[in-house]
Amino acid sequence: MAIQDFSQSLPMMLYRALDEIMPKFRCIFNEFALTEQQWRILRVLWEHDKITLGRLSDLTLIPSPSLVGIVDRLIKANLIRRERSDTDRRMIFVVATVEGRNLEAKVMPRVNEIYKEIKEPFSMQQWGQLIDGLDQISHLNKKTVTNEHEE
Amino acid sequence: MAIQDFSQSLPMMLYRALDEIMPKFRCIFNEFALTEQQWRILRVLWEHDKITLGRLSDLTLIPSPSLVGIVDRLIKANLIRRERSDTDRRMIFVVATVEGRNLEAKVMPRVNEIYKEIKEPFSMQQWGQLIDGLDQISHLNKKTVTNEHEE
DNA sequence: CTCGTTTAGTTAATATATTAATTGTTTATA
DNA sequence: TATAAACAATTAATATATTAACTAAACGAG
Repeated sequence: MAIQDFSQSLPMMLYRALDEIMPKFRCIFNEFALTEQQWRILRVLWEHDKITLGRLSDLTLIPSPSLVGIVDRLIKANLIRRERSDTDRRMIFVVATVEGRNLEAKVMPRVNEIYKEIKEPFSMQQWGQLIDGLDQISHLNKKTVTNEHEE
Repeated sequence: MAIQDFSQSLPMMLYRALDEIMPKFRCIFNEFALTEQQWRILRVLWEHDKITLGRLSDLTLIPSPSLVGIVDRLIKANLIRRERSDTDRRMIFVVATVEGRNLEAKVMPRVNEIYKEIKEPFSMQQWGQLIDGLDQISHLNKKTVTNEHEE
């Protein structure tokens, strides 16, 4: 009726969805003495052997200034290490240590369990529509893709 | 195929959607010397004359410990004021000042403009599915509502 | 009435976000 | 090849998030 009520606005719906699901995951992260952001970095390093800080920032959605401190703390925890590039001395690679890589087998099953729990009440079609909608939001400035969802 | 790639996980999709749309809004807030959280509080106060800190925390999704400082800064900016309850001296009401109320007419049109721009590329059905999906996520622990979307 | 318990708000300590400015490197170009 | 522009990472300053602990007021059972 009216333009709309604040609680039903897209930003608040997005924040509320995150407020609902993230505590479940953080609970697990805390068991392994990880913060959410630390986990995001490890999660990306499990998929990429070696990655620059810039690209790590893109993939984790952690802004570069924040990344500096978070990486520092992960290094102090002996889970990752820095490695300056030889070809372009501006760039710094980040690599997981053995301890960092070993965490994957311990944490991922727990995380996947929660994830499955969240996804379960949705039909495959509902879930696909949700993901597609979110994907379209996050590509607003780029192009108007109407790509299909893939399981 | 595999369980799934991190970038396509629900949490990252939600974060990415917010990263896409919120800078557009923050740009406007900054013109009025408001932070996003300060705006959220004002936004709620424009819909509620008088509200307790607890309820304000629920409606803005700002955790109470953060609320203390944000409210302090809004008071210093002369946009709101605190008012202790007479019936229950534990509770504190927050009220918008005249200056705080006057902001609505200036900020809301600008915000609505951006909002419309975001919503525009979506069909009414797509948008409804997105909002319903998010609503279902944020009610996972409560009940499995499959309520209809309303424009 | 009083003691244990809940409740609303706050404080404290640490981690992260936001925005702007800065440093050191590389690149393009005159 | 000197030099301005572009780039990757960092620093700085302020605001907010997270978690736990704490204070004061209200409540309820004995």
